[in-house]
Amino acid sequence: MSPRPKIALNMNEILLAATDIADEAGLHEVTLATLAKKLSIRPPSLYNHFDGLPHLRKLMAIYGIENLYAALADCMGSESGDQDIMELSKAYVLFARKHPGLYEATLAAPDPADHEVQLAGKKIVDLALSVLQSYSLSEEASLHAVRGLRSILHGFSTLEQNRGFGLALNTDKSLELIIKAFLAGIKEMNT
Amino acid sequence: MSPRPKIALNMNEILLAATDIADEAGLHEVTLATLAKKLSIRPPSLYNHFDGLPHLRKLMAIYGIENLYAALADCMGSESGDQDIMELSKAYVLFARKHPGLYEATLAAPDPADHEVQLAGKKIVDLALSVLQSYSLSEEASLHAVRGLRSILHGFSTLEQNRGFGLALNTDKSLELIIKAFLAGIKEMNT
DNA sequence: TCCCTAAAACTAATGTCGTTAGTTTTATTT
DNA sequence: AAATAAAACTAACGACATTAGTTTTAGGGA
Repeated sequence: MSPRPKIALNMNEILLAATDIADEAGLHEVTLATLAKKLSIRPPSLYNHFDGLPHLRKLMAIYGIENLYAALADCMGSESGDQDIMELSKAYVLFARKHPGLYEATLAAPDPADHEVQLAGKKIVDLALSVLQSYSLSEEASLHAVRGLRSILHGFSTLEQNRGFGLALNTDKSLELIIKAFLAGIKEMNT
Repeated sequence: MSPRPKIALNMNEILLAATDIADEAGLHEVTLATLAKKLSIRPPSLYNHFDGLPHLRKLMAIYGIENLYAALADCMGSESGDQDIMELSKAYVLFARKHPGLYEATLAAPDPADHEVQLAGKKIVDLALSVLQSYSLSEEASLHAVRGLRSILHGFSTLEQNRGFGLALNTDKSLELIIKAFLAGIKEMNT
């Protein structure tokens, strides 16, 4: 058909570079200027690959959500439901620790209601729902429980990154106790 | 002593204007340009009141934390510990709903480890600790519990603002069930 | 092999923003 | 009324995102 010219950069390389910048210097340091410099091209050239900074932010959000999903889906598969949820929780927080900038991007899409962004997020919700199955909650209670689990994990991750917790206590132990407490409480959630 | 010239603008008016912009258009829309326009002055004049955008962000963070504290301290004083925590939780989420931009500023200080910012946050932690007293947990367990409560409330607030929850379910009910579950679990937290 | 084509790089230019320097206005105190 | 200092201003600079228009480049078809 039509000529297929070289693909010097593909979107994955760009997102990888953007992730590097975000994780090392913060999401706010991901600009067309810094990204172009890291890719050894000039800022306007980036418009051949995506449609401006807001579009890049959306792509980073989806990329981050998908990477988070992969990290969560990986570290699972024990026998008990409790243990699966604990593993999932630790994997979630570990991802945020290893990729602070990319994790931040996860919730920094210019339009959070965007369909593609919502779709990527839905996979994580479904994963969490499947892990909660062993509790045999009602469908409604399960949804509330997933909201609670996500609130804990997102809040914990964000606060940990922002020194919201003092230095006094081990944060790993906090996470473990918090999840245990929530799971204990969940079992009486049905109504 | 020395002359005391007019104070056309004081810091409170500036923070009020900045809060308006943040709540109506998002924290990222709080720029020296938009703020100056709302105050009917030119951007450079703002440097007579604070030391650039990063400094403003820090001042907004402290201002937001103090306002949040006031909102929490207000809506309390029932008899039972459970009910106090529920009231505190609802007040927290309500504040984030009414002041999305200011709430965002709460955790957007340029240096989260800054002493003044930490000091403002400490008051909220202490308030939460005092509410948890009725559970007679060990000191360490109390600190973990406060971390859990803050994680839930911050995560819930952020996710709600970012359409992290679908539209399927009433969010007020979610909050109530989540807090109840966590409180039920907390009571077995001592070791 | 050579040309055609389209992707992807480039330069140049514009407007906005934060920030600095230097100047003028203004209100209060003496 | 004069002196003073806070707080406004204008002018200018550099960094940034973005647009327009141009050149380079590499693969597909003749």
